Amino acid sequence: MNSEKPNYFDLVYQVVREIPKGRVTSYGTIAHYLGLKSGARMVGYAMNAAHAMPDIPAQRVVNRQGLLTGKNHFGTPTRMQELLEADGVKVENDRVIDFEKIFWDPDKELGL
DNA sequence: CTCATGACTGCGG
DNA sequence: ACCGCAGCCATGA
Repeated sequence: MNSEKPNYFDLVYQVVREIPKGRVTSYGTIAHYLGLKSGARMVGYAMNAAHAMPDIPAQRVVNRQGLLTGKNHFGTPTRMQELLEADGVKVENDRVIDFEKIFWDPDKELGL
């Protein structure tokens, strides 16, 4: 009856929701944490579906370089940056400032 | 069922 | 350092 979606997406959502305010992480990191070493694309794909989900701070999920690659999926190409700045994350030229400093690693923070 | 694309990453030349 | 290709899995036509 209901179109069941892969639990995989739920796992991604759950991790993203655990990202503290003012922090960011990368697709590959989440993928690796879930056991998908190279499933970074799937994480991004899950984020695309995340639009239908509430409380999914997808803006905190950026690529390996800290670039707001998915900004184009927030309706406006400036929405993602504004959301990050609202979290206290400084962004410039579509890139997260001090990305390495505010980087959040689930395997390191949660797996402590 | 097959083909093509995608919010990515890593390796090789 | 720069460019191009392959790998990963799911969704859509």
